[in-house]
Amino acid sequence: MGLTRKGETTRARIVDAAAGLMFERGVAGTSTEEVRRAAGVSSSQLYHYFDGKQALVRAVITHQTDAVLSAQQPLLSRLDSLDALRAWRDLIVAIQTRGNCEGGCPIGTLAVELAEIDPDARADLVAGFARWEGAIRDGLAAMRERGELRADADPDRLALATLAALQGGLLLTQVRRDVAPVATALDAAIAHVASFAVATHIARAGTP
Amino acid sequence: MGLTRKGETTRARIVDAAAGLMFERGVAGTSTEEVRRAAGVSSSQLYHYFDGKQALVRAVITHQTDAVLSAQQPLLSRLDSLDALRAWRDLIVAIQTRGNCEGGCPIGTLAVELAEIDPDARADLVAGFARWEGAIRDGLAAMRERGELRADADPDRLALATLAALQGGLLLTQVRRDVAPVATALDAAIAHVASFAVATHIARAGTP
DNA sequence: TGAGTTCTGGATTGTCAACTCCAGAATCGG
DNA sequence: CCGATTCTGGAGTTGACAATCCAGAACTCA
Repeated sequence: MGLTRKGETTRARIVDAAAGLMFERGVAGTSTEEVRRAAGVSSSQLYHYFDGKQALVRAVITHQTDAVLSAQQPLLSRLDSLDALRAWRDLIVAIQTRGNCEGGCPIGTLAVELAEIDPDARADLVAGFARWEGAIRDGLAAMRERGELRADADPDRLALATLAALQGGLLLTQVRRDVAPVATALDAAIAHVASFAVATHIARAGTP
Repeated sequence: MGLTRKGETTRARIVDAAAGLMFERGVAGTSTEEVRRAAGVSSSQLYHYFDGKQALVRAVITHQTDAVLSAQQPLLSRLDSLDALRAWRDLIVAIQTRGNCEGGCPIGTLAVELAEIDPDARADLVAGFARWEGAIRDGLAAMRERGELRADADPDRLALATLAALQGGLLLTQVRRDVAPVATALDAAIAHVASFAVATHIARAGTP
């Protein structure tokens, strides 16, 4: 049951290769044979470490969730000001630009592809999105606590709307091969958050 | 080359069946054999009307684009007031509720599944989203023309952000099996539009 | 060092999906 | 009504993919 050090690295190599291929060509478009070759392992190894393709997919989900969240650190854990939100937006736009707007969100694409055909995977994805949403909400809650957002600002709703804007923006960016959608969607979401800011020099939401 | 009346209906029956199955189980998860059986046709007919699965998928894309847009008529062609936007939001939420939040957006799911593996399909999907976005933008432009939105409101950006909010909301709604994401995302998008409204009894965006 | 466990290679199997082919039935245009 | 075209049924071919099996190598730990 335990995994030796060598086993650990081989398993990680398989998940790594699978995650990359599935990001590029989708889950259904990636065969175990391709994963096998990309990871440089034999067929039996793949089935030694995973019960089957479905189990491998679930491992890819947790791998990608961790990868996405850690790629946004440390910004993500300190999203507690409008400037921090804007820096986070810039980071995401930069990542998309660097990747030629290909692939979309590693978690979002898995979600769409698996939601209706794999209940266990769907549960994992719900958990992954919850972690993401939670990080955003915590920052907004801190802003409200500190008096930077009005009392009627609801961190839960704002975080959910922001994550939705991000996902939808990434989807359109992927299809159109153009960063404008994510950039615009996140700008709108942040402006919406800013509309709840208390009136200081930071606020941008009032009438002219 | 021409299609007889009978041929037309048979072709439509195939596309209909394919669209339904692909919406439920995804493109990759739907075999031509299943489409064949669901449509009640033989294998040769499928290849008589379409060059192959890829051609069938493209027919499904245009079919679903038309279906989605016409399902939102006549609201969609008259999105030229905040009340109209709210009614449209309510319609979308109602549709999701009725469908148990399953399936997500028929266009969005196709987009994610095909964007990286079928350039022609991607082009069709870009066109489909453009039609949708255009309808939203036209309404917003009309509002600005009529003086209900300030001059600094950009209908293009607002429409893009609204469509992104919708797509992201639908994605999260599909994964979480909960209408809250679409509802909240669209509420936020509409509030953002409202923040550009001229100060009248309609406006909801000022400080308390 | 050596017994027990984990890891690895490669050949193999069964299933299923996409697609083809051909002969006959229905339909259309004149 | 008749020749040409379109439409239909079903058997058949090909290839790919997930999954299995077993023998042997490598590793762990006492």
